[in-house]
Amino acid sequence: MAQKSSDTTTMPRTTRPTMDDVARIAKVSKPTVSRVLSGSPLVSADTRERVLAVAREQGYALNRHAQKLRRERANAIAVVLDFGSHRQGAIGDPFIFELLAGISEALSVRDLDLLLSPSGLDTIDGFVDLYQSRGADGFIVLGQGARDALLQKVARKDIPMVVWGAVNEASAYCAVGSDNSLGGRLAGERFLLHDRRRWLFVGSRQHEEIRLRFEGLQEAARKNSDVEIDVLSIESMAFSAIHDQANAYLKTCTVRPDAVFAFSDTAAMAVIGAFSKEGHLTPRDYSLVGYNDIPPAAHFTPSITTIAQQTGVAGALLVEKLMQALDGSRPRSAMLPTQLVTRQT
Amino acid sequence: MAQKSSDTTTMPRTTRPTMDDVARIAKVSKPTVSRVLSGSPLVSADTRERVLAVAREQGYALNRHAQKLRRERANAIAVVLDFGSHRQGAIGDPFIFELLAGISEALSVRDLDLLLSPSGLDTIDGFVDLYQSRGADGFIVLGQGARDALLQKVARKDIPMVVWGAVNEASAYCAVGSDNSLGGRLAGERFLLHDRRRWLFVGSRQHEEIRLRFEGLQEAARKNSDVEIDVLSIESMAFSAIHDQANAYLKTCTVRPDAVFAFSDTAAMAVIGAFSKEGHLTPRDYSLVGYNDIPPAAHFTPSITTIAQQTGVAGALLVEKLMQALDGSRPRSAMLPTQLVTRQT
DNA sequence: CTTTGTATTGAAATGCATTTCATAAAAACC
DNA sequence: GGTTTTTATGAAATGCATTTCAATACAAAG
Repeated sequence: MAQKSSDTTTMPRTTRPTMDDVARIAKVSKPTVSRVLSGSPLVSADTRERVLAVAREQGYALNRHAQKLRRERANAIAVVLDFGSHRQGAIGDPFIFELLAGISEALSVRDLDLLLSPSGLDTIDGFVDLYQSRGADGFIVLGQGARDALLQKVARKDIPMVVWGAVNEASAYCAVGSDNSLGGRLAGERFLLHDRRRWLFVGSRQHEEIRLRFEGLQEAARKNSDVEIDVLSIESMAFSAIHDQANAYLKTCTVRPDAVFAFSDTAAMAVIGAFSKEGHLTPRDYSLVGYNDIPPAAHFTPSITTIAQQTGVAGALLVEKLMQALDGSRPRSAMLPTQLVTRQT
Repeated sequence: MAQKSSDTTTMPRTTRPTMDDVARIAKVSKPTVSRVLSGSPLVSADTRERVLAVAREQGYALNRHAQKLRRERANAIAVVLDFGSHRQGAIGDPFIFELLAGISEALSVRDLDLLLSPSGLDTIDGFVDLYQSRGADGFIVLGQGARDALLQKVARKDIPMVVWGAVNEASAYCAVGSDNSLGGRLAGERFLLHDRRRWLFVGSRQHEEIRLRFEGLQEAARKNSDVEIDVLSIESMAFSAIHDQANAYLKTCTVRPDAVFAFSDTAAMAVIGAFSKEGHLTPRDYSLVGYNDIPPAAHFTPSITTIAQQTGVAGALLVEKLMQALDGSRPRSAMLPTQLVTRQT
């Protein structure tokens, strides 16, 4: 008698209950349990109740891996982030953080998991493997940085992906980003308004997004033939490195700039600090425009004039585009407007 | 003839190859392929080569869900983060970001996936379900904030978890955090050194970590009976909200504070801005100590005196403790030292 | 030449949920 | 009452890799 299969609830179970157990105890079949749990309308109301009750009292939790295996999708999106360039007292720009928060929320709503910066995504094989092995259904890449070539390859493999960064129609992938060139133009126009002629651009043009800002700045410059633009090319994103570079620049330049356009507010702060040490002050001696409009920018002394991006919608938009890609369509790239926020500098 | 099962490589496959396919083509059994792929030493060198070659040429990628199902572990850690309080132009403190970067790296090294803030973790059931359904092998919670009660419950369910935040020996879970009370004391000692008597503490004592800092401050205050401490209790983490609250405080207080201890550097910046509008300046009129030593703090004008935490090791330590928990042991909580970084304020 | 050990390899069982297809029962229609 | 639909449910096939256990082959030892 005691030999029969463990078909009663009398014994405290040693192993987690499976869907079979729930089915047996609720006196229904496995498919029915499955249907109840995934909210299918194909079950009668009281069967549903019964199953749910049993599931609860048995402390049943379905095995996500079995589910994912069978459904053939991960229900997860990998978000790729270059921590490297955002760490080490670096441009841990609140900006990226907000983007991430927006994405996290948008994915949550759709009940998708967010896999943060899985390893191995520095090669095309890494992407392909993670995708094929069903580790992630799609990718959101934050900032194409210097790895545009890699991303182009990924896109050509038909791996669902959207990228936050420079929007380039020639690109194989869908990008969402701010109108960087407009941002540059807005900065330039402000400089013109203040009659500034010796402009300094601070940032690395290796980054597509930043290059576009520079181009926007140049465009504005063309409106007045007297304007000259110099470039301080940033190598490290570390705050203190930027500070030091800016300081060195000021010491060695022949003519001091009367306008500075920095690729981020954080960088702008570094520049202000570095320049003020040499007695070169904003807004007295030069105009300054930053980028991102991070909260402290408004309260810095002096408060920083900056270019604001629409972080709020960015995350949601990225996710929305990715959903389209998952549905097999080819989402169009999108460009979000930028705005000049005028402050003391 | 064409009826035979698809056992040749002649036809381009329409479906992804499975381990069976690789085994068949390499003329070995499935277990052998499995062993090769997981680096088992139980295979001869040339079998290994052959299998790897076939796997590569077939573009084989093993199905992670099948693997996880069989192995009965997710190989993933959920990192819980309250974006809510770090968003909306809020205290997107670079600090949390650095912590996250450290964790990400430490997990990477151990080949564990990082699940960022999965939804549903605002209830005990959410935790239990994610854990039981094998969505995550363990949890790292960043900042216990106001949800300590929830975390205590989670810990009692024997769910592997470590928390960044206040270290409390009475707690059921393992916590890693800075010595907040020391941080408070250091700030207080600085105030004493500068002969400040009317101190203002800015922060919400709802948060355990912040409450400890306040207690440290009080402790220092006891060394001089003249000292009085007032508290500006922050409700919203939003930068501008803090700014406004600080401004309102200064306008209505009977005696202006000559020392301010803020719960974060970002908050400190908000205070500086708010106070300076009323002509109350640091370091002239009051001493100020912030918290976290975020990069801009050093370059703010004036540069901010602050309490530095050891962000660098924090992430790695959290992960290490969690690994211990996964191995079934009960890791001890750990407290990291804090340091006063003296600057202009 | 037999025994014992070692190195490789495979058959079969296992982990667990979803989906297709078929069937039974109940309801609706003529 | 008989037939067609609709509704509810189950049997069996499927997704795929890992692990245990047994078996074979071959070398070393006695």
